[in-house]
Parts: sequence; structure tokens; C-alpha cells
Amino acid sequence: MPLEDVQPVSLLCGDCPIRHRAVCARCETDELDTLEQIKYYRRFEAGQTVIWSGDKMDFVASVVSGIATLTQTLEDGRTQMVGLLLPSDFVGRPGRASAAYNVTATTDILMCCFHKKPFEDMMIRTPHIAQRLLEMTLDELDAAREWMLLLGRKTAREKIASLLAIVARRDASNKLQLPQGRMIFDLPLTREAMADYLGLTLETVSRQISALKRDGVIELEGKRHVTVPDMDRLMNEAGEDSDGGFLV
Amino acid sequence: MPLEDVQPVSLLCGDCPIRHRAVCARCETDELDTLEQIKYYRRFEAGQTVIWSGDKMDFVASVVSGIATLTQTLEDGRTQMVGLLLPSDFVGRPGRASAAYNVTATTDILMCCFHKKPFEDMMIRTPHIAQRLLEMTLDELDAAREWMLLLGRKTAREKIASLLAIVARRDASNKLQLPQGRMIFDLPLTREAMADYLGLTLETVSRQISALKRDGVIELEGKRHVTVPDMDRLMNEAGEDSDGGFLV
DNA sequence: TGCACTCTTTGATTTGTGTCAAGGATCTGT
DNA sequence: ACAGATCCTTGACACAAATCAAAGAGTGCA
Repeated sequence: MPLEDVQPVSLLCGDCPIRHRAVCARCETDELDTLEQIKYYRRFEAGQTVIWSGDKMDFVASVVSGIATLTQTLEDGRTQMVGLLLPSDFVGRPGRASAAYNVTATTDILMCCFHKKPFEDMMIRTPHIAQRLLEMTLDELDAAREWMLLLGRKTAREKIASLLAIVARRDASNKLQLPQGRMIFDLPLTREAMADYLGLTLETVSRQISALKRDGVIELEGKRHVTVPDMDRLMNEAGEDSDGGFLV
Repeated sequence: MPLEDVQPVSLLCGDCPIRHRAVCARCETDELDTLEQIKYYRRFEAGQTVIWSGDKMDFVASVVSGIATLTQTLEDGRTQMVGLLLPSDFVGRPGRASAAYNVTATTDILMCCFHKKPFEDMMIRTPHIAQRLLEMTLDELDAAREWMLLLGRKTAREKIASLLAIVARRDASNKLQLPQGRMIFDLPLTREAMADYLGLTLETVSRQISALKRDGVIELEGKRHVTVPDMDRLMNEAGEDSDGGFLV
């Protein structure tokens, strides 16, 4: 595959966990050696908190495997998920000393971390890194804004349908398929995590999933294994035109 | 004032509308001539739509004066505001051909536009521009995520109090004041725009503003002129610790 | 001065979702 | 096989916010 056609799925294109490379299709610089020197791996078990909002954070990282969530909370415990970290996603903000969100592993997770200061130095030497990070951040911003429409204006049923559609699309793109027709996938989240994602309670999530099942929009095997007989139908329930490509 | 002390309030530090400069405190490159060649001004009246979601967008721009909103809509007309553009804010995404949101002027507005292609070329020649844009985008992402917490988990009363606190803080920082004690400012939005911001109906917005007035949290003169006797009280109503610095 | 228009307030009623509560399903380790 | 956990489902009820409806306030214009 020519470099032009490489889909840069992460900031650091390459084949982690073997090795990260600060080089992408448009960038000739190769900071592989630097990265090898400053990187280290960290493992977390499902349920563990990677970092608390406000804690000092002297690294940036990319997810190698597993799933983590970014959440914000109010003092009385109400919590809202504001981001979902999937393999290849980047976390941490160059130029900020402390974490702005709680980061929690929802499955066992392996993260590839880089000490922040040398990473920032490398960014300055390698301008394309900043451009790639900008692209990724703009994508995240778009996803956040799509999510705001969901939180502010969609009904509980539409919210659930939207979430299912997002997971289905993400799953399809991992398998290099198109999100259409009959689709089968696993939900990587508990009912409670879905509720925190959608600004609902876990009871409402459960009820709406049951309703979608009753109405034949989805089929369920166990609690997590979902079959969508007709993706278009699901998109319709989600209140989206069937193109929209929002994810995190 | 030495360059070091210039507060880079916009991507293009300097004194627009006289002239934009692609130079900031940390950046020695000066692309003034390039910018002068590719820039042009556009004026819109209150209520006019600057660009519709999906339209071809061959420019990027920064707001010189006035206020605009970014909104997303569902097919049946439900709309959610996803961003607020205030003077010095940047709009448009390098590397994308069409607009992702409706941009609507809520007051008369003057925008300084740059043709996109030459702007992108300049970004490549001037790496600090990309870094500055990255910083701004990360700030926007943080604001969007704070907003998600509001949309998903706050009550109507807390939402209104939060919005008032945001406007008060923004106003204070424009006047180089601290947001504390007694504060007086104007609301730049109609009740309907506030509703679209907060994921409420305009009736609920009106009722909650009346309630806050009745309870002495705010005083109102006319519909737009607000006095907050005690900023801490307002912050408390908003469900935030009094530090939190979220704005758009 | 009064009409037309937009924006806002307030009231009555409905409804979607939250809250509280009980019980079911699945899994683990003993 | 059983106890204990965790996660999930379902029901009854309460309540916050939406909806429907009407009227008030402010502004520009004839």
C-alpha cells in the first residue's frame, strides 16, 4: 500500500504495541527512536480508575487495547460520560498539567504512555504531529457536538437507538464493512455506563432496550449480544439521516 | 507592550479589523502580507444565516464584532446550539470542504474571512499557527464537554444559572475583572436562543428566570439587563465549585 | 396615537423520565 | 448445589419539564 493510502488511525501511525512511530503519510520525519526512549506501558483492570479529574498528569497516552471512559461529575454524584476511549485513541493534553476528567477503564486496558515534556518537545521538532493532533481533536469536537444534540434534544428511545447505531458503525468499520443490512455486535458497556453516556437512568435504558426488542428493531441474546435486522430502521429510530458518521 | 505580553486572544494575534497577523508571542514568522492578500470582510445582519450545514465552505474566518451561534438540527426541526461565536473566535475547519453546522448571526456581525486553500498553505509554512489552532480547539473541546455535563445532568434551574454564570464570567474577563461579588451585564441571547443552548423550551427558560428573580439570585431590568448581587450564590445554584472556568 | 410585530410571561394540563422498590438472571467461588 | 455478588428487568408512582393556550410588554412605523 502506498503511503498516500495509509489511513492514519492514530496520532502515531504504525503497529502498536510493537512500536509507535511519529511519522505519517504526509510527514517524512521519523522520531521512532525518541518515542522508544520515552514510552512505557501501563495496564489497568476493568473498573479501575486511570486518573482522577484534577490529578497531576505528566504523560499523554494512546490506547493499545481495551476501553476506557472519560466522565465528569457534579458534587452530588451525578455523572456524565463525555468521551469514550477505544483502541488507537489518544488521551492527554499537551500544555496542561492536570487531568480535566476522570478516566476509568471499563474493560482491562493497555495504554502506551509517553512522558509529557519530551513528547511536547518532539511535537515542536515535528510540526506534522501537531497537525495530526489538530485533525484528531477536530474530529473529537465534531463528535462532542453531535453528542450535544443527542443529550439536549433526543428522546430516550432515540438516544438508545443512536448509541446502538454508533457502536454498530464503529464495529463495522473495524471489520472494514459498511454499516448496512443485518448487523451483529456486542455492547461494550453496562446499562449504567450507557445511562451515563446518554444522560438517562439505568432503568430507562433497560426499559427502552426492552421496547426496541419488543418492536423488532433489535434482537438480544443475553444482555450484551445484539442483532440489528435492519440498520436503516435503526438509523431511522435514532432520528438521523442514514449517512451521519458520528463516533468518538 | 512587548510581544511576550500580548494575550493571544485569537488565532491571529493582533488588532483586527485593522490587520490580522499570523504571528504570536511564541512565533517569529510574520505572514502579514499573505494574510492581507487573502482576507476579505463579510457583514451579516442579526438573524441572517452565515452558512447552512452541508454547504460548501471555501473559507475560514474569525469574528471581528457581533455574536453568532453554531446549531445542529434534527429533521423535525428540533435544534440544539453547539457553539457560540464571540469576537476573536475562529470558525471553519482546515481540511474539510463543507460546513458541519448552521452558523447564524444573532446580532449584526462582522467576520474577517480567509480563502481556505491559501490559508492552509500558510499553516504548513507556519507551524505555530497549527499549534495555536490546536490549543484553541482543545479549549473548545473542554467547553463542549462541560456543556455535555450540563445538558445531560443538570436541572432546568441549574442550566439557567450556569448560562448566566458563563455570560457573567465572559463579560468580567472582557473587562479584566474577576467574576465575584456584584456583577452587571447584558444577556446577548433571546429566550429562544437560551432554550436552544440549554436543551429546554423557551417557556421553561422564562419560568426559571422568573424563579431566580423571585428568589433574589438575580435582578432584572427589562428583559436583557441582569444584575447578580452575589456571584457565589449564582455559582452555587449552577452546581459548580466557584473556580470552574468554562465558557465557549 | 394606534396598529402590527416580535419577544416574553404566565396558567392549565399532559407526558416522559426519574425515583423507589422488588425480584430475576448470570457468574464466581466454596 | 448453594451463597453472595453483580447486573438487569419490571412495576407503581411522583414530578419536572413539555405542550397548548392566552395575554402582556416593548419597539418600530404609519
